[in-house]
Amino acid sequence: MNSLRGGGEMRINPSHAVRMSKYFLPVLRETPQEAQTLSHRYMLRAGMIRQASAGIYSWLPLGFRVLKKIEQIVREEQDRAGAQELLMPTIQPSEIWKKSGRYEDYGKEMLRVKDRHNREMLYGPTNEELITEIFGNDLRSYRDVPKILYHIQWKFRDEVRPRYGVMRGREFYMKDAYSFDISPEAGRLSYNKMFVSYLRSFARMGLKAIPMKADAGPIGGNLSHEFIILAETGESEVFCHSDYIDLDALKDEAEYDGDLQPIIDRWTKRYAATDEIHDEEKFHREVPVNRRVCARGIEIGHIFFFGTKYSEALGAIVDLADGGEKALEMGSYGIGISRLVGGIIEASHDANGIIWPESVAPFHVGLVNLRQGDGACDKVAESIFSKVASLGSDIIYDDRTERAGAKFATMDLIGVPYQVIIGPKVVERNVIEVKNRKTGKSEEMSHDAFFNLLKA
RNA sequence: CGGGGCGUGGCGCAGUCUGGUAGCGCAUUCGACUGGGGGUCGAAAGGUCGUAGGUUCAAGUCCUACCGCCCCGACCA
Repeated sequence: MNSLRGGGEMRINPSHAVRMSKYFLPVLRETPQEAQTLSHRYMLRAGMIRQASAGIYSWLPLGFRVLKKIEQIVREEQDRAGAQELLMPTIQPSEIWKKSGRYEDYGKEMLRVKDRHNREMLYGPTNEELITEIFGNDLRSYRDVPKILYHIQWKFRDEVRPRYGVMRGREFYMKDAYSFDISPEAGRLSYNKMFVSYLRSFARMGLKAIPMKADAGPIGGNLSHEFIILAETGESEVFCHSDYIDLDALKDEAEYDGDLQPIIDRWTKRYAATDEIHDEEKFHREVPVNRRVCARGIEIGHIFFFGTKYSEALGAIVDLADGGEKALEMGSYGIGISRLVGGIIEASHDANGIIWPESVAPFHVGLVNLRQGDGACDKVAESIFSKVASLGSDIIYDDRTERAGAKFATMDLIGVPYQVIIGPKVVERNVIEVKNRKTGKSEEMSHDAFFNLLKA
């Protein structure tokens, strides 16, 4: 339940225990007319985000907590795979983009600005140029590679038509990693590390992400996979073997220094493709009728190996042992962090609201005091509140003087995995009632039994 | 960027066709009753009707221009 404890220094809010009466949680009973997509509606109603402009959002406390939890999982799994975190700016100079040729190619999607000296700048839509320049400037030897660097930063693409709330905003939060290797073969090893890291990251978020062969697109290159989660509201059509639905990415501990190819093979041997490169004939040939999955999917990650396109243009060239020199072989690996918040909701909800997987839930426990102001109930609720907080679990305490129905509706909407319900009936018998948001089932237990559950 | 739709208290909407004192539900504030799934009654506060210009004795309503937002398509993490 609290497996994510220990984010340690990256914590943004040291207090994981909040009182709803004091918390900024502007929930909406009705759906704002601007939102059509389910996750967008729930995010607005649950007080997670507010729109500033088309495709640009403010993240309110509840939404911000989820965003940071997802970010932290991605960070831990990138680090585990041996990638190193750095931070590049949002605003970039135009020069490096002119060198790669993408200043023209990117077109109107690139937000261009001029500074006071009339210099052409841009709000970064991605970072291949910048990272390649950084790397190329300071590394000169084949001994300096392999390396994988990543950062987690806001980006901006001036989409013609932003939609689906945070799933396709103009401003979005993204993890992108870049690998540098001496040869295509070595690059493949880096690619595999990121591949496995992605499987683990998404699995930890409670998602069944399926790697699908993808078109590398304008970014160039030939080795590429998209990671797709299935959801009715998905933006593209996908086709795969049903075996993928049952694969468990966390089953085997990844040995990043060892051979990852068997894991990759296991995850790529069956048919899986997005509509862009879907081959109906091959699909029918390789997948039995009863195992064919045709569904809609949301892309939450994309990995590419593209070789020397940017290293040549921007001079990321190193000396070789034999005296020659070589442009580095590169790959880039993205995860849409802000998009994932919407994506997880699309994959996990019911008619009452969001159902957060425990690992990304803004709070693990929602404490509901049905009789706020009643001495006995208040006393029990307060003691549970402070005890849960001291155990390190995130808890939100609904201490408002609302009616039972309103409190349940709010907890269901914001999707807290466990609701602890305190009322006169249970207080009298010195037990508590714990409701599981996902199953809807509730059971009575002693206080200690519940605390032990949290410690487990 | 092509096609469609919508802008009226915080949110959801009516009123626009047919011009004549800006309304309803929810939320908010106060009081009372209530108290395990968004309860009831009473009182109160809150609106330049997206913006600008025009027609008219009179514009939320008619005309023109602009801005913003949403949906379908093309495009994308």
